[in-house]
Amino acid sequence: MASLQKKPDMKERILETADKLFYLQGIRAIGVDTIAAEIGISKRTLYNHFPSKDALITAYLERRFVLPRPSDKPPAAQILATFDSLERRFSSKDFRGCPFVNAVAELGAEDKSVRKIAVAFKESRRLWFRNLLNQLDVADAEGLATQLAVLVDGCIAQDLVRNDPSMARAAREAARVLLKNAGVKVSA
Amino acid sequence: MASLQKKPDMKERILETADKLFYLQGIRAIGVDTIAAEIGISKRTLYNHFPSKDALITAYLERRFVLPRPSDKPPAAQILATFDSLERRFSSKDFRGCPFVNAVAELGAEDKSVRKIAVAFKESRRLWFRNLLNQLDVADAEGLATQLAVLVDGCIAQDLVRNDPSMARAAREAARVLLKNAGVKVSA
DNA sequence: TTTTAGGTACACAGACCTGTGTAATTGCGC
DNA sequence: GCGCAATTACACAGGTCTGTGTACCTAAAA
Repeated sequence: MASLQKKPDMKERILETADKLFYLQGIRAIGVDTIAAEIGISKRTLYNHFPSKDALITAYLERRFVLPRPSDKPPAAQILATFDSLERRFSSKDFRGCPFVNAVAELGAEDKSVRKIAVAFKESRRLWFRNLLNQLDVADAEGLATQLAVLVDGCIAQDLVRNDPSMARAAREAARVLLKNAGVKVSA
Repeated sequence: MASLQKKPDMKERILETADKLFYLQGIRAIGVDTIAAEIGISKRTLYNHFPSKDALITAYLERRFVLPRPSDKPPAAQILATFDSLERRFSSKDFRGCPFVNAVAELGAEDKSVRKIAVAFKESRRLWFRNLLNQLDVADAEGLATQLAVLVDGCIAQDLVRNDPSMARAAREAARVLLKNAGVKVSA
């Protein structure tokens, strides 16, 4: 008989499945029974690893908190590549917007811990932009970083609704103009 | 005794309340009982006006489908005023993002009718921008209108998460640069 | 071999949800 | 006063959800 524990890390398996279902179908739309059934474990096992659905939601979002890995490309290219990467992700049928924005939209403002993670994520990306802009000696790196963050979330929201990956290219073009206007040399 | 029907239009009263609760707390978070109780009517009355919760959700979104009224201000000023208006709305404690984006995030892609309304709304605003840009003889009105629409949804998403009305000003500044770059004379 | 950690099966409590059925009541136009 | 349409109170069916309780099982370590 097959071992009852195919993978050693049951917690990670639960999180993987919760991520897929929460993200694609919505946090409120998915019950813990559904997650357990999808993995083929009992609901009891799930509750042995996470004390509550709320804890699972929090862990799901924390697992989504991934920043771009360091790159040796020039800063301006890294910034524009962000939007190329988004366009690729938009083209996948499994893209359904920003999990943090969606979670705040679904769970409401009263859910403090979820909002806290979402704010941290948004700010960390803004700071990632700001860091690159500082390397480019941009005058108002602070403001421009915010504008780039707005462009990112804007094309994500537009694609979520319209299912139109070209929204990423529109945002990229806007970013290019903003960079040029700030005195940054940009290729295309 | 006070009349049982303070306002003549019960349907509108239901919609008003559904709007408030759906928008502020989420569509899935609010049950029809809650809506009826908030108005002080019986659930039966609600179901006499709307055949199902789905119908109520659709009506809620259709009621939110409001475009800016015509203005005699110059086109460029109208475009920038959009972001000023957003900043004012962000400052209200009752602002909780774009109801269409939130509904798509909550109800998922399988809900065709909701997505259809959301797409129509996004496109109508994009066309509103495009119309103004055409009046300004902008070369690529199509593309620039899309970029402005991205800025709008971007600052809305950012404010939803961060509760920071200044996101609207960041978007406004980006819009100003994009307009200037397209050859439009903009005051401030 | 015995202990032990982790998993399973399954029932269940208690809450909430959408939607319906029904009979009584109310206010308004006629 | 009378009829009518809207509204009410209230129970209920049937479903879902989160979370727990319990007894059993299995595999690997001691």
